[in-house]
Amino acid sequence: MARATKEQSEITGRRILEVASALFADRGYAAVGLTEVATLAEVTRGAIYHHYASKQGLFQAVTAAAQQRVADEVERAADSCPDDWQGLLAGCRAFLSAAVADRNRRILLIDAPAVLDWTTWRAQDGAASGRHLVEALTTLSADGVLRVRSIESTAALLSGAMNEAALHIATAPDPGVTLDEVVDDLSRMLGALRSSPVEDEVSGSVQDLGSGAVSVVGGQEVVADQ
Amino acid sequence: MARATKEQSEITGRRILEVASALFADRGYAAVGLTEVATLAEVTRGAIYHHYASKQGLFQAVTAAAQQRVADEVERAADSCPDDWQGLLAGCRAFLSAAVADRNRRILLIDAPAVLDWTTWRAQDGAASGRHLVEALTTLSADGVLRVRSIESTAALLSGAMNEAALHIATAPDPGVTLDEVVDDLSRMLGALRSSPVEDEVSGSVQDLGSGAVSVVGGQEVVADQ
DNA sequence: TAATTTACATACACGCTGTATGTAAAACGA
DNA sequence: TCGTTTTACATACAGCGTGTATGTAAATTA
Repeated sequence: MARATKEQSEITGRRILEVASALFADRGYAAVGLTEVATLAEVTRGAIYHHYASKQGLFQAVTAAAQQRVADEVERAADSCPDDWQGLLAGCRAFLSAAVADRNRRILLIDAPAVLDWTTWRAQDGAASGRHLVEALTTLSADGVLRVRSIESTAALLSGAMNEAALHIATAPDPGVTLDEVVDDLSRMLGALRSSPVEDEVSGSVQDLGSGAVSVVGGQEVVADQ
Repeated sequence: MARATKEQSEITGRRILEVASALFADRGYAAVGLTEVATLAEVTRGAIYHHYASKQGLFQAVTAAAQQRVADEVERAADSCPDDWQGLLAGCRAFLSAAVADRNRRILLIDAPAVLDWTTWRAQDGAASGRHLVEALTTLSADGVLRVRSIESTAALLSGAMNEAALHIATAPDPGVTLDEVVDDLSRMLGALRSSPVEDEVSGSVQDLGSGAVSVVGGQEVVADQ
């Protein structure tokens, strides 16, 4: 059989990864066998084991790619904001939006913590979106805008809150939890961490978040109409 | 071989469940085979499949038991509080404390969402600890103490926040995230959801929980007596 | 007490992961 | 350019784990 060149090999590797990503996202890690991945990628299982060390290794590459996609969107959203505080809020909204996406949801929020061991998963998360959150909280804390007991614990709380919320947004029965509702309630909670409310920022951040109804940034004074 | 009576059969079922619970909690669902469960329970795999429909069915029974344990502790803590707001905070602390326990952590926080399908898992969670959270938020909202956009989204945010925080508390490198830090930061966030500080309701923690600006030390002292 | 159900044990079929081996062409050095 | 080495897979095989079918003796029931 004709052997492929280096570039073709790389293409094969990506094709395997994309096929696996789609299958894992659709039916979960355990329910997908490598034979199915191989056939859909038009290779044999031998090719998979040539490009990736194991099924876990393939999955880890899949999660890394998904993490990167989410992190890119978060960074893009945060960077387009004038100040750090709005950047944090925009980043949270971007994370929610990206995590809800079909290609990322099951992989990142459900399977990854169970398949990958804790240290591996934490390292990947820290290298991607988690790092942004910690950095944002750190600078805000250093600037005196944020007042928290522990940045690490706050980051964990926020990260977990958004993860779980993303799942509820995605698999909502009929009109269940919506993204706007979550962003609204999350903004209220974040507002509590501000050392002092800044009035004039409120108006600008409302349209910035685009949450449709009402957003709460400076304090918790705004009430949401249905 | 001598066949067992009904009572002995029930005992056998519980022994299988306890052995499986310990193994799943220690090494995770995927890494534990039913042969090991059988040998440690001093039965054969046939006995397991007689008492439980499948490996998933056994795991579901394990998760239900763990959920029950956690829910019991949460209810006990919440009921021993004078008012509903403190009950919420105490319940959150109790949940964190129970979720960190070795017997519950991996089962409830890592494996269950991946092994059980979403509807099954949500139904079990709603029947146990999740229900308490929603009920607490509902009554607080009805009494005007709580001001949120959506109770469901808030419950999801809080639940996810505590889940992730519990993992960070449990697997913390050296002096990592501690329970007190998490409870403190969580209390700050929850403080933002109070519609307005009620003077006569909470004696000591009037100004601290009402606005997110000021420190939360007073509010934490109420809950964190440990 | 005879019939039936129960509470397991035993044996087997099947799928999936991982590994060892084979192979032909690409990459590489002289 | 030519021989050697490495690469990029395909093929074949071993082992484990779930699930299921079957057997069996005692407990339960009529």
